[in-house]
Amino acid sequence: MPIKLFDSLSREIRELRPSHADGVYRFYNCGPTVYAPAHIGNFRTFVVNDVLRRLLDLEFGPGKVKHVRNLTDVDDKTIKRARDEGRPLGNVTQQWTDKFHADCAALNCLPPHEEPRAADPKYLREQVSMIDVLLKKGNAYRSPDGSVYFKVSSFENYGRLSRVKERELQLGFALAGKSQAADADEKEDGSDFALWKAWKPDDGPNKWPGPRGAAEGRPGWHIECSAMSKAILGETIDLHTGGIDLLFPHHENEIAQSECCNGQQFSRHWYHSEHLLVDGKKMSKSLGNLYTLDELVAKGFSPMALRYALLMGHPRKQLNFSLDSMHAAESALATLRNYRASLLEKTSAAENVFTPVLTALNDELNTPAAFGALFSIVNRKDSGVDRASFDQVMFALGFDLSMPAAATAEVPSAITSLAAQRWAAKQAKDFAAADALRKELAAAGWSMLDSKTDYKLEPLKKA
RNA sequence: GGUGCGGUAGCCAAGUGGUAAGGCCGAGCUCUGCAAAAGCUCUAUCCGGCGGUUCGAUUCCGCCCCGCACCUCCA
Repeated sequence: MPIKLFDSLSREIRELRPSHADGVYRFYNCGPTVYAPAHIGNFRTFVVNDVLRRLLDLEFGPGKVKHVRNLTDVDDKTIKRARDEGRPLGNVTQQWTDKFHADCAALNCLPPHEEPRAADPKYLREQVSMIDVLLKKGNAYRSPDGSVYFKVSSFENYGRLSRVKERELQLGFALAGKSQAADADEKEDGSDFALWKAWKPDDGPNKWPGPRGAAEGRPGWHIECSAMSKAILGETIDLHTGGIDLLFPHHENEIAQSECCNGQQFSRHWYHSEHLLVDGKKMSKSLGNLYTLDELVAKGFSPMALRYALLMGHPRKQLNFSLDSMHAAESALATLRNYRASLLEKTSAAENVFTPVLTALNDELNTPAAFGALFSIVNRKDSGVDRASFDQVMFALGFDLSMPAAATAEVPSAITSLAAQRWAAKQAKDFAAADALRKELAAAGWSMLDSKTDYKLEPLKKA
């Protein structure tokens, strides 16, 4: 069953097919900048890409997919963070790389096959040599301070992806932005962008030998993806993905660099997932309205529920996140856990009843439709459903139902002892005392869940 | 100002030219000493507004209203 995905460049829905002779599907996903914990908006993109990765594995076979996701570990933000904290850059980026990995694992995201870092000496060299080629070919120029810029006017296809020309930036809007100013004097044209940034005192010890004739410094942001994608996946890749905000300028710039350098198509397919909104507004570092995974876990939600909540909306539509959606996700997952437990390990069923779920996913990663199909089947309670076929769709969606439903809260000893008293009273059939103790527990914020032989303590659910 | 996207039940959210998937919440029931959990059942004469095309529109077209995003920090 072919996977169909919208292509941001052709603006059509296209089937995913490998183009290389070895049959390996080459897939590059723009990764995080490691200077702080990723927020749940970042994770929407990574979770969506993880579902895509899983579908590719199912479609082409695990050995026939090469998934690369970079780590941006040298840029303005990482350097600023290191400077502010008085720590070496590599120390800061390692800390946040580790945190990112831990969060991804908690969200049950498959690790990419390769995870190149921009500051890796090997890839620094790749970036520099690419800039050298661009200089030689006349697509780039050195500025007075020793930086190197890409000359946008040298690439006639510039703007095809974002259709930036159609947007006709209005004076006053484009130029009012503060970010324009920083290197305006160095550039020949306002739309040119940095390939190499000459060292400045604020950069501290973070500098590397530059391209021919340029000053020591560090790579511009966009060049890392072009260089690492080429080094690992080759000059033409099958798919390049990221959040919608990367469409312009990041991906537009990548295309310009790569195609000018290599003289051939950079990526055959582009896919962008939409933003997660919080309280109806874009969640962003600059607005400060962001949640992290840890914050949700601290509220008693499970990482799996976040994964579910992030998949509740169509990936190409903005999704408004709320704590209500976390509750909904948690409940829905509980239903799936119970359903799985009711299934037989093996049955004689010939057909996979869950095919409609996979069909929905392969149709543009339509996760909400997939959930609809899934619960329709679950609600039918067909007999003879195979656990393995259910597990296959759980794999595709990336739900590990064995992961804990929620963080197990520490039970205070006072509560433990009240509970023990109540259990004893109940065993003695002193129901009045048992009920009184239940009330006491409730007043302290705890609920006691009895079974025949045992009981559990849970924090009371907040309204 | 330009460029996109969207407005479907209390909340979230698919979808289709032929009469509205699914999740959450809520209600009722079963079970349980109670409570919870679990299971069962129910829950939009209607898809922002006004016109048009059509035998028929939530779905196509036009206009209007509202919201969001992007326009070189950003997943």
